[in-house]
Amino acid sequence: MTMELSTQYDPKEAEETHYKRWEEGGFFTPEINQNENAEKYSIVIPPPNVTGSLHMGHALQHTIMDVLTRRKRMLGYRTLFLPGIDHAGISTQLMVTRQLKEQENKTPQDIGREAFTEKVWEWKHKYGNTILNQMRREGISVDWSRERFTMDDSLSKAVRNVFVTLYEEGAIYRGARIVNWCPNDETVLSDLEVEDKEKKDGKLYFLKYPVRSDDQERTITVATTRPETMLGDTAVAVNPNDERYKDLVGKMISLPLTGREIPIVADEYVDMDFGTGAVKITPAHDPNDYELGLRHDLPQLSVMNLNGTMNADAGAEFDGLDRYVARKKVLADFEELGLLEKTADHEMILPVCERCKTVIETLISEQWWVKMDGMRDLALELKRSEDYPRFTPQNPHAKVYTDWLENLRDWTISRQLWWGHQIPAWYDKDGKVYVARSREEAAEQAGTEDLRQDDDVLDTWFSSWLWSFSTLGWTGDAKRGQESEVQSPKSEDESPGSSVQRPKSEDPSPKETLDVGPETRDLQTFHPTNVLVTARDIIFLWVSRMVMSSLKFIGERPFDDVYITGTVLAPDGQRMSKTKGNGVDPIDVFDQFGVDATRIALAGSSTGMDFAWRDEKVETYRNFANKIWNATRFCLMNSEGAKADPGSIGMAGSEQKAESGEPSEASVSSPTVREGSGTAAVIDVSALSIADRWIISRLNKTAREVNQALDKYAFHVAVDKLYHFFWDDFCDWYIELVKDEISDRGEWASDKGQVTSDEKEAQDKDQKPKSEDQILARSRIITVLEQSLRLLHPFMPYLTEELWQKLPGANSGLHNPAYSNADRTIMLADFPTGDESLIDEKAESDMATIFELITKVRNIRAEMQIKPSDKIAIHAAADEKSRRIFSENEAQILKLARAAELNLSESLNVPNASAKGVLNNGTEIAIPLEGLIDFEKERERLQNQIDKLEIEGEKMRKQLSNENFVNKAPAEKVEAVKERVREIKIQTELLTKNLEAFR
RNA sequence: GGGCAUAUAUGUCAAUUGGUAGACAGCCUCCCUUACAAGGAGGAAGUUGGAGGUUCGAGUCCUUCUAUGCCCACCA
Repeated sequence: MTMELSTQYDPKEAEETHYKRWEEGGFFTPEINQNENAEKYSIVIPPPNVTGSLHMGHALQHTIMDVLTRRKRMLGYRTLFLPGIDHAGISTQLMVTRQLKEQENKTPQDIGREAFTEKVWEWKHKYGNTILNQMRREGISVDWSRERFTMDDSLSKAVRNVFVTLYEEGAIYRGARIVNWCPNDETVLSDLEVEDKEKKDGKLYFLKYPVRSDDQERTITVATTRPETMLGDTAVAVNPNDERYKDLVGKMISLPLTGREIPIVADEYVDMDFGTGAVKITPAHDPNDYELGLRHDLPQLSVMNLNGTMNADAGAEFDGLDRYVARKKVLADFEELGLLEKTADHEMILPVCERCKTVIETLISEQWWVKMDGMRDLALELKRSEDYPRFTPQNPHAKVYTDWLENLRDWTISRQLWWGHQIPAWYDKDGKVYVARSREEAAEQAGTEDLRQDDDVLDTWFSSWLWSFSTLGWTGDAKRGQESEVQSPKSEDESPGSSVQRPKSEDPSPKETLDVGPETRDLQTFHPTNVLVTARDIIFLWVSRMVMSSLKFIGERPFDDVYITGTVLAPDGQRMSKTKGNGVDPIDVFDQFGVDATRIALAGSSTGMDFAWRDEKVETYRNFANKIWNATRFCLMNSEGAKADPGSIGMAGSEQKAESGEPSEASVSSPTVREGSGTAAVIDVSALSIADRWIISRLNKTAREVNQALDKYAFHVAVDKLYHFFWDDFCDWYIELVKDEISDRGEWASDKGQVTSDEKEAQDKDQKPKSEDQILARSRIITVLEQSLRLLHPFMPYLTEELWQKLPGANSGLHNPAYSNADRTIMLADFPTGDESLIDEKAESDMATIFELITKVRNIRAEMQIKPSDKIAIHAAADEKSRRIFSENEAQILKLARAAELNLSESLNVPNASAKGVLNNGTEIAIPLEGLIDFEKERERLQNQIDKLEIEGEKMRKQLSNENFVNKAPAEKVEAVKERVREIKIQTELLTKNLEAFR
C-alpha cells in the first residue's frame, strides 16, 4: 500500500474534520464509558463571559484542562469536562445598551425593562456563541450536551433557593451603607469589582474654612483631592494630639458656599503629618469619613445623584452639575472668596470601575448584603485542619487565600441592572419585604397579590459561586426540608435559619422529594470535581466563594485541587492589554501555526509562573508537529504487512489488560473490534536487539515520566519529556538505526543511481514478499510510533488523531477496555502508563556507549573537515564487553558514522596520521587519515579535550582531598566522584599519549 | 504602608528532597544524504542580580541590599 502524504503537515484539514466526528460520536460524554465501575474524573470550566472572546489566558487554561481530561479519559475514567458561559451582568448590559444606542438611538429606559432584557437574550443567542465556537476550535473535549449558562432555569432556581435560604438564616439582609458606586453604569459594585488606577497629575487643593470664634480672621485649612465634596462636609477633623488645633476642637466652622455650620472634631484617624493635619469630613461620600461620622454622630449629607451629578442638597447653584464641573466651580468660588490657599501636585490612586474604568464614587445607598462569617469559618476551618484547598503552585496562593478569608467583609450582592437574576424579594404597599422563591410564594406570605418585585438583580458572582454544583443539576429543590442531613454539622449549628419554619410544611418527606433524575445523578457522580484550573485574579472572586457555597449548601468541597496558571504576558514582558495594543490573539496563532502547536506550546510553558509570549516557541512546536508528521510518513512508507500491535514490543494490549476470563462484550458484539483483535502474543523482549530494547525502554520510561508529571500538574516536564523522546530518541536515533531493516531500498551505500518516481512506484508495486523479520521490525516501529501518538494526544489532539487513523492496526482494539464499543479514535485509546519491567537500564547504557562512539566519530569528522562522502575506517580499542556491543551493532555504527569499516581490538595499532579520541569508558578510537590530517589542527583538538577534562578533574580531586567531603557525604556520592576521576584519568592519559605522538 | 513572587547563556524559560548548571530559539562550521531544509551533523556561549552566612557541598536554605512585577490596604 502506498500512502501518499505531503511532506508538510497542514493543520487546517485535521482541525476541520476530527472535532466534528468526536463530538458527533459522543466521545466527549461520560456515557461513552462502558465500564460501570469506572472511576470518575470531572472538571467544570470556569465560565467565560458571554460577551467575551477567547484570549491567551483562556487558551492556556482550556488546554491544561483538556490535557488532564483527555489523559484521564484514555486511562478509562468516566470523564466529564463541562462547558458553559457566564451571563456577565455588567459587561453584557453595557454592550447591549451601546448597541441599542447605535441602532435605535434609545436607552434601556426608553424601551423598558422587559423589552430590554428581551433584547439581551436576543443578543445572547446571536453573539453569545462566539466564544463557544472558539472553544471548539481549541479542540477541547467538553461535553456539549451538558453545556450550561448561568441564567438557565435550573441554575436560576439554585440561585433563588440559595438566596432564600440565606435570607431565612439571617445571613442576607438589606441595609444602607457606604458603597462603591459606578456613576456610568449606575450600579453598586463590590470591593472586588473596583480597580486602582494611578493618577500621576492629581492635585491636592488647600481650602480655607472660616472658624467661628472671637478672632474673626481665624481659618482652618483642609487639604482635599475632591473639592466638590465639601458641599457635603459635616465636620472637620483633627488629631486630638495636634497642638496646632487643640484650641479649635469643639468650635464651629461656617462652611463656605453652603451657609451651614459644622463642628471641628478630634479623631485619632487623622494623620498630623499629611496635608494640614485637618481633614474635611464628608460622611456620605467617603468610606473613612463615613466611619468617622458614625463615631462622632455626624449627619450624612448626600450631595450627589447616582449619575455623578450634584443634587439639590449641594445647593441650588450646583444642582445638576456634573461632579467635575462642580469641582471647578467650587474651586472658582473659593478663589473668588480668597479661600483657596493653594494647589499642589499630588500623585494619587483612584478607584475605578473594573468594567468601564469610570472613577468610582463612594456614597450611601441601600443594598442587599450577605454576611459571610459562617461560611467563611467553614472554609477557614477546612484550610486549617486539612490544608484545603491544595493550591498548585502552593505559593503564594494558599496564604493569600487564607489572609483574604480572615479579613472577609460582607458582600454587596445587589446590582442596579436589568440583566441578571432579579432579586427574589417582593414589597407590598407598605414597603414590607417578602423573600420567596416565586411571586406566588411571596403572595402567599404577604396575603396579597399586590406586590412589586425588587428592581435590582444579583451580582453575577452570586450565580457563578454555585457553578461547581448548580451545573450538575443541583437546584436546591431536592433537599428542601432536609438540609440538616446534608449540611456539615458546623454550619447547622451556626445557622439560626435552620429552625425557621417555612410555609412549606406540606412538603412530602425528604426522601420522596429527592429527585433522582439524570441531573441529580450527575451531582452524585461528578461532584466534587477533581480540579479547578483558573487564573490568579479570581481566587477571591470565585475560588474562595465556591468553596464557601459548596461547603454550605451541599456539605462537600467543590473540587479537590486548584491549579492556578501563570499569566501569559505580551512579548514585551508586560501585561497584555487592549489599550497598549500588545495583545496576542489565540485565533491568529491557531491560523498561523495550528491549534496543536499552540496547545503544546502553552502546556510546555505552564510552570505556574508568568511567562512572556513568544511566537518562536509555537514555531518550535509547529516544527515538532511537522516532525511527527514526517516520521509517521516514513513509517507508513515502510509499513506493508505491519500493524500496530503492543504485543510486538512486549506490551500487553488493552485486551490483555482487561479483566481476564471475561471476554469483553464489545469484542463479541462489535465487528469493528475483530480487525484489531489479531493481537496474539506478547513477545519476549529479551530476544530483541539492543536498539529495540532500548527504544522500548525509553518509551516506557517516558510514559512513566509523563504520567508522573501530569499527576503533579508539571505540564512543562511532560512536554519536555515527550518532545525529546520523540525527536531525539525516536527520530534521530531509532528510525536511523532500523531504517535499513524496515526499508526495501537496501543498503544506503548500494544504490546511488537515480530512481524516477515512476520507477519507484513500480518497485513499490512488485515488492518481493517481505521477510518475516522485516515485517516484525516494521510492526515494532509502527507500534512504538502508535504508543507515542497516544502519549502526545492530550496535547496535540488533531495531529495525533489524523495520523493514528492512518496507522495499520490502529483500531478500537487498542482502545481502553472501557471504550471497546466506540468507533475507532485515538482519543479513546489506552493511555500508556509505562511498564516498569520493560525499562532496561542495561540496554540504555549500552546504547549510550554506542551513541557516544558515533558522536565521537562524527565530531572528529566535523572538526577535521572530512567530507560526508568520504568513508573512513574506525579503529576502536576497548574491553571485551564494549567490543561485543560494538560488533553487535556494527552495521548501524558504520551507517550512522558514515564509515566503511570498524576494527575492534584490545589495543590500537594505527598509523600515526590518525585522529584520536577517548570515550568515557576508556574506549580509545582512532581514524586513520593518511594525507588528510592536519597535524596542527589535531594537536589543538586533543589539547582542547585534555584541557576540558583537566578542569573537571581538578574540581573533583579537590573535592576528594577534602576529608569532610569523604567522611560526611553519602558513600555513593563519593564513589561516583571517584569513578569519574578514574575515567578522567584514563582519558587524559590516552589523549596525552596521542598528543605526544605528534610531537 | 503591608504581603508575596521573580532576578540563571543574546532572548524566553527549566533545574524533583541542597550533590559536577539544561531546553528551545538565535549564533558559528559543514551538509539540499532517497521521512522531514519547518531538516541533518558538529560547535561556541553562564563567577546562577550584589554582599555576607549555614554546609563536606548552595541556583536551591538563612540574613541583607538592589531591581522588577503582582496582590492587599481607608491616608484626605
